[in-house]
Formats: sequence, C-alpha cells, structure tokens
Amino acid sequence: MAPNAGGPKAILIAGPTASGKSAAALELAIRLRGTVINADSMQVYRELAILTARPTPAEMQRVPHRLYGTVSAREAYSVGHWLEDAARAIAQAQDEGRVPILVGGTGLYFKALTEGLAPTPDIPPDIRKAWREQADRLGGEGLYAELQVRDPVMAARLRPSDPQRIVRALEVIDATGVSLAEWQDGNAAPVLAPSGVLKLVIAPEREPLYAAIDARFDSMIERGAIEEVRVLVAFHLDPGLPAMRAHGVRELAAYLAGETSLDAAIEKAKTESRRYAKRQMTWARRFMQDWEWLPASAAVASDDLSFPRKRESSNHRS
RNA sequence: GCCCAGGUAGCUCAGUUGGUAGAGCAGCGGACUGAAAAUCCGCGUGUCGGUGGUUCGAUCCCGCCCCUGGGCA
Repeated sequence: MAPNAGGPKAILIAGPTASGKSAAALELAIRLRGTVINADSMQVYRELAILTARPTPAEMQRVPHRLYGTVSAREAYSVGHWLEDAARAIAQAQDEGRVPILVGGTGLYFKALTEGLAPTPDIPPDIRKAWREQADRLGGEGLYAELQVRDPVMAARLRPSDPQRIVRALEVIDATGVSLAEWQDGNAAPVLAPSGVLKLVIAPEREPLYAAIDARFDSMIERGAIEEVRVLVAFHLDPGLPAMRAHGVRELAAYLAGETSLDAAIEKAKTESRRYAKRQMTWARRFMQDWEWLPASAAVASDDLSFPRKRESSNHRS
C-alpha cells in the first residue's frame, strides 16, 4: 500500500498571496513523497508564469507538480473544471503512492473540494456569450429587471449591483429552465472526504505580508513580467477572460500602451494584490475555521505532521 | 533678506460669510457555489502647522514664529 500509511491521506495548504505556500508545499512534498497540485485559479494559465508566481521549472523538477500552466489564457477556466482536474490528479497521486498536496490561494476551490459543488449542467457557450453581451447592452439595472422576471427567487438573493452573479443566474435559468437557487440546494458529494485530510492555513501578520507582496512584485518586474504581458496583449484576447484579470496584467498593459508611467502601474498592481490578500483573509476567517492556522510558511516545515493530529487543532483568534 | 502662494485624514485636495470639518484614493470590516487574482456591501480613522490675541465661541479674523514651493535679490 501507500508508503505513507499512517500519514495524512491528503494535505491542503491555503493562505493569502505571497505567504510562502508554494515553498512550504514543495518542502513537504520532498519530505513526504508527495505530489503538488495547484489550487489557484490563475496559476493554471500557461502564458502567466511570472505574474502568477508559478513555481519555477527547476522547482517543478524536484517533485511532480500538477495543474500548473496547463490551460491557455484564451480559455475561461472555472471551479467546475478545476474540481474535475483536481479529482483526477488526486486519484493519480494516490495510485502512485504519493501524498496529494493541494496548494493555492483560491478559497472557493478548496470549498468545492471539501464540501462539494452544486451539480449544475454545463451552460452552452452561445448562451453564456449572449448574456454577457446583454449585460453590456442593458447595464446593471436592466439586467436585474430581466432576472426579476425570469427568476424572482435568485433576484431576491442578489443585489442589482452585482452583474457577475446576475449573469450567472440568468444563463442557468435560460439554459436549464431551473433556478440556480434549486441547483444550489443539492451539492454533489465532496471529492475529498474530510477524514484523514490535513488542512493548513498560512496566515502571516498583515504588515509583513503586504511588504512581501510589494517586494515580490518588484522581483516579478525584474524577472520579465512586462515582457510576459507584452506577449499576452499581442493575442488581443477578450479583456473579460479570467487570465486578463490576473493582477498586474491590466496595469502593465496600460503602461505598454503608454497610458501610465511604469511606477504608477507597479503601484496599482501592488495595491490590487494587497486588497486581494485582505479578501483572502476574510474568506479564510469565514470558511476555514476548522483548519490549522500557522503564522508563517516556515511553521509548516517544523510542524508535527503525524496523523491523526495529536495536539489540539490550533485555535486562532477566539 | 524681501515679496507671493500654501500648511486640513496615510496621500491628493475641498470647506467652514466664526458654532470643533468632508470627498476621491489608500486603509479596515463583511458577503461569497462554475469568470473567485472575480463580483459586491459597509465604515472617516483628524491637536484643521505652532503660539498668543479678539470673541460667549477660532480650523476660519489679527499678531508673531516654524515648515514647504515659487519669485526678487
């Protein structure tokens, strides 16, 4: 059987951006004979290696890494796609006698993994496209009025000012004839049953975290982030695509177009990343209360990883 | 040294015909089920440069001082 019998069946490592998750995952994977599996919505995009802080080729040589740079920036990846890919990667790692180590900053992905996702059918691309165009044409209010007519239950749940969720609700009722509210009533069984899974949140203090974010962006610039964006921009992709929303893309594209100074672009991109880290922390406080909270990535290395957990699960702020 | 313009929130600024002040950005808190590095909601956090004076009351008016920018020397 698995050489790590007695150890965790899988390890999840979450935390805000620039908290050192990837390094911790790599270390654990080396130590425990693991496979690192990406749980970050942006690190999947092939064209964005530097800006998404994807592990380097050298690092990925050391232990198997899955779901990094596997999707084209032309595609709109999603939680659903990721969940399927992750399930496959986890199964494969376990078959090989390796511990799956899922690491990333996307809270929703972890939630889907551990709690299941509503089994909504795929929405035909033309319907998705149509509603997104409607959104541009009608504007927020008009779109919401449309939802009130077609799906009052979802309309009551959403704010008129939340176009993204309104579009989603509209495309679901349009394509399936069933309200998203109903679909969401029944989650599919989680891919990862809770028992035997070690869940870690790396949660540094705010101030050093922000300093790390700023420093990391400077280093991205030094390592060619601008060139990376130049290549991406040359594809002339729809600015609504997820990959185009990665922090730094829009700002550096504006610089390349001569619309802002480099300093201003860098400052803006750093700010976006800081705000994102704050949202990640809000998510973790809400949805990762039963995870083990570690103050820094270094703590992962020294953590006693025996399983089942011997000590009390570390209680944060209470 | 003299003249002018400014010193108000972390930053850029508005404002108060005298009744202890408000915008944007930043920041902080929150929501979150197929675009989630997204999308959305909420919250001013302040010796109004310092010090005297006038006044019932000064951030505002007056004097002096300090600081910043520009001009003249």
